[in-house]
Amino acid sequence: MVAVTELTVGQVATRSGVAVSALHFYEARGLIRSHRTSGNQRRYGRDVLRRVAIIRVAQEVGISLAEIGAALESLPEGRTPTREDWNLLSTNWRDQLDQKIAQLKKLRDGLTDCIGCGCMSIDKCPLRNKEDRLSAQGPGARRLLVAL
Amino acid sequence: MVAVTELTVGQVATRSGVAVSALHFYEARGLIRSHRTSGNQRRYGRDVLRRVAIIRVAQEVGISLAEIGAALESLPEGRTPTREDWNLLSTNWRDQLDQKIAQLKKLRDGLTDCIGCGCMSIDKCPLRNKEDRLSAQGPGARRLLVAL
DNA sequence: TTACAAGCTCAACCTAACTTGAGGTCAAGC
DNA sequence: GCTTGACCTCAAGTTAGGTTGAGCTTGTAA
Repeated sequence: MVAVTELTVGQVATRSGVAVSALHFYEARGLIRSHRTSGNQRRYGRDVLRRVAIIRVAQEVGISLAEIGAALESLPEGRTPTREDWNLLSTNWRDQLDQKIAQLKKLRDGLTDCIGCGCMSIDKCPLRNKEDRLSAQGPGARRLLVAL
Repeated sequence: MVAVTELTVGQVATRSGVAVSALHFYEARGLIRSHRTSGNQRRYGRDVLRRVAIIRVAQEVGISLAEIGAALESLPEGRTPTREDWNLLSTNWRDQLDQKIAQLKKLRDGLTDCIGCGCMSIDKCPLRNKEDRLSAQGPGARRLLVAL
């Protein structure tokens, strides 16, 4: 039934592999939440573990805390996320994740292609040509990496 | 506007979409190289465009400049990279890129799975369980994200 | 031959994402 | 009730990855 085993910040740190100071930091940024005991100590619901897991994995692939926070905002404040809540978050991120995956593959396969083409022929390298094509779109324009 | 072969720092900036200051920075870090004119101005070979392209894409997916620099070190100093040179770089990165791709898919599909499982059953969530499993491997152990 | 955009160096500054440290509190075992 | 380790807050420090600005030089088009 109940026995909502609440976790201390130290327990969350141990189980998630994230430093206590980082958890404080995430909380200050609004990425995770806690309530306090009468003695002012933090207590976390178990769903914080999933949140932290998502935060770390997303960070590892180059997503900023700000973006992660924005995505996590779709999760509810006062209750355990439901199927619909996660559904929304997943949907919000899907495109971005797909783009990242595509980018990684381009990088990996682009390098492979460079082997194929020998990278001797500057004008034929898929990587470099995209660059030049973009430069033609206007000076100073920041390259849209996703377009690579 | 003369020789097509050599590029000024401004030209590289325009074509790559990277700021001049960033190019200076990359050069200071040894990620790209240039030689100087008699007037002490930088001139770049055209292969710098490919290097910069790789640097930016790699960064975008969360690879640090230090790692990128290490990978680029396999490229030759004094000549245009050959097929074998790129082959080596690609090989060096292949595993890392594959891991990143796998990680992104896990994140994307993990969220999808969470929808499937409703994320109501804490003990069955693939994301969270991995966390706990890792925590069992020892206190304070940094989570190996790749293992997710 | 001069105007001025583009380049150069070097130091200072900036944001993100944390960590460290000082100084003080809380709680569980002996 | 005392000790000890886990917590608390807040400020300052750190690393990565650049940007900005000052002061000076180069190079090119009118």
